[in-house]
Amino acid sequence: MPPRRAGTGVDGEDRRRRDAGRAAPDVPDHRCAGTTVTTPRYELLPADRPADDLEQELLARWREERLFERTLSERADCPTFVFYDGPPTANGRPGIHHVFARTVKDLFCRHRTMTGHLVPRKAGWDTHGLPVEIEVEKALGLSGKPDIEAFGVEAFNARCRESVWTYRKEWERLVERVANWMDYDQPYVTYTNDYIESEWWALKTLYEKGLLYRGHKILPYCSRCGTALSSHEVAQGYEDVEDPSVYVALDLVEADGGRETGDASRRRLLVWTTTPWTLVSNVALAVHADLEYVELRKKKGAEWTIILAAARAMAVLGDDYTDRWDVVTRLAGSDLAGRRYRRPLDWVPYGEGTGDHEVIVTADFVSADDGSGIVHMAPAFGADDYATGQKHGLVMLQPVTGRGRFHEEIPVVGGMWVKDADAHILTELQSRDVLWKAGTLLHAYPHCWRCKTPLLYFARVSWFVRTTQFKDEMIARNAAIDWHPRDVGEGRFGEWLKNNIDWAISRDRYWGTPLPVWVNDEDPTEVEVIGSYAELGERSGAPLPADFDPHKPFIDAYTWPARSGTGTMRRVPEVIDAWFDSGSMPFAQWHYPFENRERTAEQYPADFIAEGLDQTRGWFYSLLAIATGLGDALPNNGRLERAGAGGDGAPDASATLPAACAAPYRAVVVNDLVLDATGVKMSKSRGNVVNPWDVLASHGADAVRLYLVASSQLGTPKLFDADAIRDTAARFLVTLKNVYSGIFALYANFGWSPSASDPDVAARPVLDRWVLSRLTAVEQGVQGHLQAFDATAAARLLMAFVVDDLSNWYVRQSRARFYDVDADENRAAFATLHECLVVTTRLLAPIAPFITDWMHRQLTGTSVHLARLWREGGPAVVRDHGLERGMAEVRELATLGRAAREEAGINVRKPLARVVCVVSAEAVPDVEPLLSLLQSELNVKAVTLATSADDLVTLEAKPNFRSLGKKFGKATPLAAQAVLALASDHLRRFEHGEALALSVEGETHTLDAEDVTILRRASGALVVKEALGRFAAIDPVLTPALRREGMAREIVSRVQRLRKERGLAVSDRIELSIWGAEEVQVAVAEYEQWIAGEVLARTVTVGRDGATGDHAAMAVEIDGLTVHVAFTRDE
RNA sequence: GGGCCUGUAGCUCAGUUGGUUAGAGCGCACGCCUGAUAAGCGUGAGGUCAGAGGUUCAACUCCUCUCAGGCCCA
Repeated sequence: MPPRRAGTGVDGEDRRRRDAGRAAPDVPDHRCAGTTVTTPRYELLPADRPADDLEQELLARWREERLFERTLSERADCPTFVFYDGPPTANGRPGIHHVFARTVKDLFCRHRTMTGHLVPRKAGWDTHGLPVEIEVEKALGLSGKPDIEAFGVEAFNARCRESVWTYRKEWERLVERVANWMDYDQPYVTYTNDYIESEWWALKTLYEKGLLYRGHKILPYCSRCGTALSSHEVAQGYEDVEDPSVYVALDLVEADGGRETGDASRRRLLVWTTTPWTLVSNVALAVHADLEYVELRKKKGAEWTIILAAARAMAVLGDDYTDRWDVVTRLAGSDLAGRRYRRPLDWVPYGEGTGDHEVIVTADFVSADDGSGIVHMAPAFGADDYATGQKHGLVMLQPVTGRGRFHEEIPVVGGMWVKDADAHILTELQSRDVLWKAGTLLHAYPHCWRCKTPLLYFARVSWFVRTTQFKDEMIARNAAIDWHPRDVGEGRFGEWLKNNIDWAISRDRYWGTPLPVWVNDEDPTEVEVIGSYAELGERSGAPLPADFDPHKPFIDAYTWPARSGTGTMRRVPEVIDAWFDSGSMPFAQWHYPFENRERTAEQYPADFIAEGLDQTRGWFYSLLAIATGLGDALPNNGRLERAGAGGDGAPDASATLPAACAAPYRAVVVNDLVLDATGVKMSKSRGNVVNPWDVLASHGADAVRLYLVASSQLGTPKLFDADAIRDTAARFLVTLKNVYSGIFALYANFGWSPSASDPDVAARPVLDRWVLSRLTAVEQGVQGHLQAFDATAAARLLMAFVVDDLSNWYVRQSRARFYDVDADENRAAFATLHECLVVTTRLLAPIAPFITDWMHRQLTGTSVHLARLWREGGPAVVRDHGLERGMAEVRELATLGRAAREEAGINVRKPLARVVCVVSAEAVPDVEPLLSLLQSELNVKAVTLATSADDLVTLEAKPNFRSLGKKFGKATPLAAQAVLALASDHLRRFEHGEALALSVEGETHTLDAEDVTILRRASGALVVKEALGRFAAIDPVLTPALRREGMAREIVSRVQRLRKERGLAVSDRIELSIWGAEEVQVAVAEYEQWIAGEVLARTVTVGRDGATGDHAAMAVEIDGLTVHVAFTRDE
């Protein structure tokens, strides 16, 4: 016999009567303190308590208990799960996007802790670099390097060192507030001496491997500030400006250097540029080998010819150019290669033996998209130009100073700022008869974000890591990384690696790790790279002072006589890219190899890192590049090898060696940007920046974290809508709290606690066994998702379970069992719900660590963060798939039944005689045992499951395209039609095993069970709702008896509502009078006792005469009948 | 200009190896419940799956192109 449930009308009568007898004094009413007779063991959580308040309480508790430390110390002997914290720059206020990134880091670390791992989490601070310098420049009112030099590098760097900590307190406060557990007591800090020394070791190691070299790099350069700009700064400074758009016509010359003889044979190459000043430095022209070029002669007035890309003729010469020009020849770019021409301006001498010049070369970057298809090359002033110069051995002419002015000795433009020289150069070109056409062009050009000066692309001396040499190995190592999302690694990062260029690591700045390279001031080829402070002391001839500071300017004072005998070794002025700092953290955080060799080996490589998408070319790259470059100089970091080579019996020769040898991080979770609610990037100027503190104060960190994780995949741009937090994550948490507080704790406090007298799971009602089976499924699912770094799927699965399965089905169906604590069915309910809540809080704890900890402590007395994710001895319940399937069917049927009632216009309060349901034949055994649930849910007297034998049912066939497709191929649609046309009898026989063959277009195939889904359809006068092969048909006929029962329930409902309106406590007793039409009075009389029990009436009087008092009276309309209700409170 | 990603209901998102009534939550409409109550529940209406071609018996799903948006480069 199924357990009794609330809301089953007369079914629940005796239970309710019993309740009525005992409930009143015992119902805990926390709003009326006087009535509390039991000391609650399970604390309730007031619905109106702000999340912020609860979370603050827990934060204080965690601090007091040193809970984070305990999660580590209690796992000291467990296998280690290695996590690296990508260091944030403390030099900036933390925003909501940091909350996002921190949540991702934190939740997986918490999860792995709960699965039994030791997860050390050393925090890091990124402390060097241009952003810091800029901040300090602003604070000091300085602008540009000259200002800094005047201010003094020592003082400047001292300010930088302080500045880094400007926001440290706020950072640490926020990190704590969002429950990002990270060891901030002993963080790694990139400016410390130990950290820098490890980097020196790495740089020297690279140097010894031939991977560190000096070269040139074209950099965007601000001539006013005297500094190169990072790509990030450049991106900030694009502005639309008018620049010159100039075509020059340069003479093709014979190999002997003379112009081809006579005007008639004068041939001119059309060349386009937007930077006329660079023509001073022109040394070559570039064409594309495969592009078609044309040589044209003017029909009238000129003997000479011009040459340009065929595809550009129209754009350069006009749409009607063929009216005025004749094509003399067509030639490929390769035909021009190697030919000589005369440069436009001859102001800068070449010097002896410095390289080729005034030559036409081929290059792939030349296109017919703009210009003339012939590109002017000035290797000192463009990245393409420079690369081409390197490739073809071209001379480099650099007549411009660091301040962006031509050297004084240059004719005409000497001393001028280059952009100002443009006009003078045009005049000069005109007078030399090489100017073809001059105009202007509006385009986006980068400017210094600081002073708005147009940037110049300058060749600068730079130090490089020769990453191109181990590019393939980086690609191989990358392939071993478990990327989330996958395509960031394969696409964005993989593509970028394929196009890898050497890493320019030097920076012409002040606040950074000094490049430990000393060069002979008389012979630049004599180079020493210092790899430790001991070595520096030894080379400089004296031990380093106790307060040694490796930063500028102090480090530059260390010099020594060159080994070669002449000259002095002096350090190069540069510091290094701050990305090299952060990418060195796997070893530098432990001061490897000078200390902690074992520790470093234990902590390398990382099992997991997580950062924002912007780190693709940042930290993700610097970690990989440095680790790959260092190779076996790092522990567990041998070169990538093929397994099976010498291995014993490795089955797959193509498999790689253990991931320990592969990449510095095994798995990486990448989160995308946080945008505002409308999908627009947050920026101060738009005023749409979300202040994390506001959001946390109003919703709490749990809700914010859960929202960030659950609202969309981590790797897609996050539209942050603070209002949506309330509607999604916060609402979910309210439901969870309600289930705990409003059901479990409230009633368990009457005397239930877990004990041996709780029935075994097998002895519990079917609903309990169902929800526990679901719980197991969810437990496995969430664990699987988190293990696979899919937090969004985990969160959604868990949320769906709590809302749909636990709250909306299990609790709703089981409510009445919580109103008492003694009987087995009650104990079973409490034990089941307790189990569900305990497991749920554990599964949710990594994402929402506050409320889950609070609840878990109430439920078990221990912190959830010290718990194992899995229940002791594994899940207590083996899944019952049949039960889960059956319940799913029943819930579908309930939906259909409710819809049928809705359609018939009969509310659920009115009992109906019967509902006839149909499910697929396979589902029948699973559904049958659960029909009584349906009976109560739909408030019907009987539920029958129709079988095919019933007259009520006809069979229809639904084709399964997937399997039919295999048999019938092209004829599938026809076969499907034939299946649809199969008659009911036919199908009935087929169901009983009779063979069924289908002939379509001459092809005959025997149908298998999988080819056809047999649907049952109702016939007759019932109100039917159906979906996907199920249906529920209700019998809408209300017999007088059913009407009377319905009336009784309606009356109870109205009285309850009235009680509430009049402010009665749920435990108040009343004396009730009801009168109205004959039918009403008959119904009341019949159900008098039941009504009395439901509404806690000591007396029920039928008829107006007995109406007592006027405490409450109302007339209501029920089914077209007027019913009068009056009651007084019984004092 | 190049690379990568995204485009499904008013909004936020699911959608398995291609298989025929494309799902959920929110919002909306209507209704229920009143022993989770500054809560809870149900039913319903909403979709040319950005667009156009192609492959296929069959395309939200695979291919090509176009459009729109995002990010990173140049």
